[in-house]
Amino acid sequence: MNKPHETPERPVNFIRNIINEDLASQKHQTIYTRFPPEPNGYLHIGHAKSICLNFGLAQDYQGRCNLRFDDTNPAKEDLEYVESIQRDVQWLGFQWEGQPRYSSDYFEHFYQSALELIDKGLAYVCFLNADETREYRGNLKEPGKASPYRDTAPQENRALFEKMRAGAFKEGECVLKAKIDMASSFMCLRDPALYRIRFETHHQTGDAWCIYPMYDFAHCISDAIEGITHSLCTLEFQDNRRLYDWVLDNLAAFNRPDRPHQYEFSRLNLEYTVMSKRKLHQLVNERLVEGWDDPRMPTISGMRRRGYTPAALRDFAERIGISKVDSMTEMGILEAAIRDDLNRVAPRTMGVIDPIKLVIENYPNPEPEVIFAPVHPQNEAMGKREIFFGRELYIDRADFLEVAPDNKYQRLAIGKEARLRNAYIIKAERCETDDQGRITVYGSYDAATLGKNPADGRKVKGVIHFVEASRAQAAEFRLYDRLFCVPNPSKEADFAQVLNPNSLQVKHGFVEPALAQAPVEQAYQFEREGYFCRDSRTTDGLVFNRTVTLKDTWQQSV
RNA sequence: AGGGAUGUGGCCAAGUGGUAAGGCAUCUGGUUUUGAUCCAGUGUACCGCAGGUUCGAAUCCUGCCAUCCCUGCCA
Repeated sequence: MNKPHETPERPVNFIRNIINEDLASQKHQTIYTRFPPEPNGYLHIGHAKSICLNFGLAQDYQGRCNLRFDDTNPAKEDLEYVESIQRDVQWLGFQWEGQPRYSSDYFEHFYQSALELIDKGLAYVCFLNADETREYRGNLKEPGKASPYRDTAPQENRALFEKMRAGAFKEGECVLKAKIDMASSFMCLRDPALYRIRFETHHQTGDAWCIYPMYDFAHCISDAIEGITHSLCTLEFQDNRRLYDWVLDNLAAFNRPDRPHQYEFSRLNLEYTVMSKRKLHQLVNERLVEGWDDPRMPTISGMRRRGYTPAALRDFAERIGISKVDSMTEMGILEAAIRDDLNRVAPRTMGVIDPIKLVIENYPNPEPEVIFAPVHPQNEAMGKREIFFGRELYIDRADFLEVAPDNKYQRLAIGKEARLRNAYIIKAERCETDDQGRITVYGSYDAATLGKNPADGRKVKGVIHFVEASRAQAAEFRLYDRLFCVPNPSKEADFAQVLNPNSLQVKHGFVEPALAQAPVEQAYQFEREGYFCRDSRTTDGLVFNRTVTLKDTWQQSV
């Protein structure tokens, strides 16, 4: 038994090493992290990695973690996203400290900080337009040159910046820039913009502001205001760290030894999918998928609808670890995580996805009989369920062949015996195909084999699943596969060209009667087929989404 | 000679001078009324390459190579 505050062993990583050192040296007494999404899209599994990291660290070290919306660009952001993000984080099993924070909560603070830099001669209002600014910046080989506005006196800059705030300038007419180093090898240090003018209604602050801070200015100050100790972000922000440090070092309130520090880890890349928000937006906007929660999407909401569980996603995050290496993670790791969880918790049931009829000609009763089958063969505590067996059954087309191809074939064939899962051993005698191509198999059953092996000692290795026809519930099965047909679609000139045309197959078949009451999102294992859950968007009829197939070592060797 | 990073088995990933953890995948057996699960076993890893320091190097030094990121008034 775990003691109340004992946490499970977690894999070590470089961030934990840093935290351990910071705690040991008393730099910090406790840790404080944050998850800082911009509300401009739905969260995806890459965000889940970051969420598990930030919230997981806070849990393990008994620190705190904020949810903070990085909402400094009203043109791109929307309330729809701030709501979906909160829903997704909580569904993943995490709770932020206090209320959700917003960068926009600190707009006045940012403004005062900008004034402080201006007064110190470290920021100026620049009237170069965007094109000119680009020219003045130089390039990777050549240093930039000073803006003609670079040496404006602080008092004048202060007045100008106040006018910016008051709306005296047009959008794009001027920006506030930091005065750093036009020759720096870090491009982000060549007098970066701190504030731009946008006459845009903000989803939190309305029309209170017409100037909005840039990410690099807002993020570090937000971290410092909240007392964040370890500010974790992805690799592409490594250069920006110099600006993060420059801002905090030059602000009196934040230039202290326990101020936040930024550390970068590599973002998640998953095979056969895309993770960039731009591409995800494109998939949704061009109707290449049903929406953000399409079960083929790598979004949290899509994976949830597909049948992924929070526990599996957390386990996945733990399995892939945290490092600074650019990597491409195989789907197999994700699938192993969801199979592990679902194998443990999913009730077993039978569903026939591509049905053909099987008639048991020697079955004597006109009415089907009831059989009690285990809900989970490895967990008796989950109890028993009622299934039916009778004269007419459905089995899967893939489980029957007129002629067995070889002696390794374990399914049903004419003249061959197989076990019907949870029921009797049967033998196929003959089959008929009608003019519509519908197959009916006729056979017999061995009445002495319910719950036991044949008394004569003959071995029947094959087991196939079935549903009794008169009680069967019609159901739709949505069989999902990878969204793309190449491992790294982002490398393609046009990723839409490599969409997998078979990423969704719809089948109509039958399930056990008890599943008529299946709750939405409840995971089931359709034995021998895979894990499914009832679709949460469908209100009429039974629709099951396939989360993942069972591991199949047989098909691979054929 | 722009700068910032990274290179450990097929894929992730520990390791921070003492002689290469773990997970996923693979393959092989065993159990099994899910060809699942479970159990046991399975890898000669030139630790990017080449030199050097050291009794000893994946770990330290030098040089080289490869890949990723940086020239938004995006984040």
